[in-house]
Amino acid sequence: MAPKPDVSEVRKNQIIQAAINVFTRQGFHGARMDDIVEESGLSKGTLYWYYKSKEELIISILDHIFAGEFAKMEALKNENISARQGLHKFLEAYIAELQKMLIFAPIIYEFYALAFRNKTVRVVMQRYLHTFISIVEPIIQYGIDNGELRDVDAHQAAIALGAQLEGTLLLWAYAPDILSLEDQLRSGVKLLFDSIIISEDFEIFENGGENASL
Amino acid sequence: MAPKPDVSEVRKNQIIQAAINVFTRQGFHGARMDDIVEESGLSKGTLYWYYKSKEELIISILDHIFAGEFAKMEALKNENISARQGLHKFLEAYIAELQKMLIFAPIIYEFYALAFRNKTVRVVMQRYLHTFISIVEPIIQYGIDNGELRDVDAHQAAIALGAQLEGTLLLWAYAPDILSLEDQLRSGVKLLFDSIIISEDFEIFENGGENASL
DNA sequence: CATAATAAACTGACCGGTCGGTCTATTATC
DNA sequence: GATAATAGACCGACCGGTCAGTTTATTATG
Repeated sequence: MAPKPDVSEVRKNQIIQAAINVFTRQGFHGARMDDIVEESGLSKGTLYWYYKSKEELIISILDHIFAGEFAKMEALKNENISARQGLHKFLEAYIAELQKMLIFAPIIYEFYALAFRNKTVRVVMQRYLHTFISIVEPIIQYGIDNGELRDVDAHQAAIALGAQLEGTLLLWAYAPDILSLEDQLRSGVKLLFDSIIISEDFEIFENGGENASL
Repeated sequence: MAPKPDVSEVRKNQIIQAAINVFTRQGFHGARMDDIVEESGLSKGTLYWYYKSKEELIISILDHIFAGEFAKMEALKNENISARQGLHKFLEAYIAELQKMLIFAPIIYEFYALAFRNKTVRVVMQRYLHTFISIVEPIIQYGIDNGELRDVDAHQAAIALGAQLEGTLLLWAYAPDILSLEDQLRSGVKLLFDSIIISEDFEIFENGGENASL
């Protein structure tokens, strides 16, 4: 059936990686297909053999970047531990994941801009945010129900947490001179939780986020 | 000097408004100069008479949108009132201003993406964030010094506040179905402040942000 | 009648996408 | 085990539409 060994997965990855590099450097519009061809070390014909258009390539990158994130977030669901532990574990994982995504920052903000005029992109972004809330909100609600947390609106609190994380990333991306990303993520989250948590001496992060190493 | 009545200011505004409309609908790249020509009701020659390139037009819009914001933010500086009142007043003004900027949301996120590869855009965005911090941080510090607020790091708290506002706007832009913008802005900010403020029964917003009208 | 202002036809660089054709590993057949 | 047939993989010159920016002619006004 296969007269030649199947290299298609290798090629697709090769192309996606080249595209990510070029798009990160030059933006979706500034990047020419010929640039991606050059970066990949393949030919234009081969690129188009695997991806039928520039748009398809962009959407594939969207999937490539976010698919793993969904899986990782979902994996953190449904652990029957305390709200404190659940939030701690989730936030540690999320912050670690954010660090890894920093290299994609220019592409991610490009996606945010694209989302306003491309349905597919918009849907993925929405799913990302929904997934986040669907994990954090139940943990907070659980904490409220069992007396660990104050009786706040779990939904609003979950969104506030998401906003804090996304907003911190945004501020850091444009004004890295005024904040250390990891420190600020921890201290911002700590401020939010100090208002929710009932036990006064609780620290969501070991060091209280005051002088975490970046 | 002017054999004809000087209409240049009128024309520039006419063109900027048309450009904002078209860019909002179609994005910076999707918008053609001919589209802006059509929207403005002028001709291409006239457009290029006032703006020498597409880029100059984009930068002018950047200035147009943010110039007013700087002025408004600066106007709120140096009012010797309590931290509580200062923050209240600033946040009310900021939230009101945000509402007015919502129509530009697609353009603003386009600017965020552009900032990664355009120095001018990056500098304006940075100045915007710096200005925000330079107003909020002293108010918080003042509150700490006079005992109104807990002894937190004023700089980190100011950034956390900025992140909360920007992050909420971002979440709302992409998932308006899960939050009411104004409610969430108020409740998110309230959560942050509940952890900073010393007096237990203080409400930064009259209604505590629980059921504000949108 | 000088000139700011306007109109609209025009130009050409650029770039996404195509297409005719080639290469080579594998398999079927004798 | 030689060879013909097959098909997936690959190449790069080229095409054609698009669109930012230019040119040139005209108009209106003080």
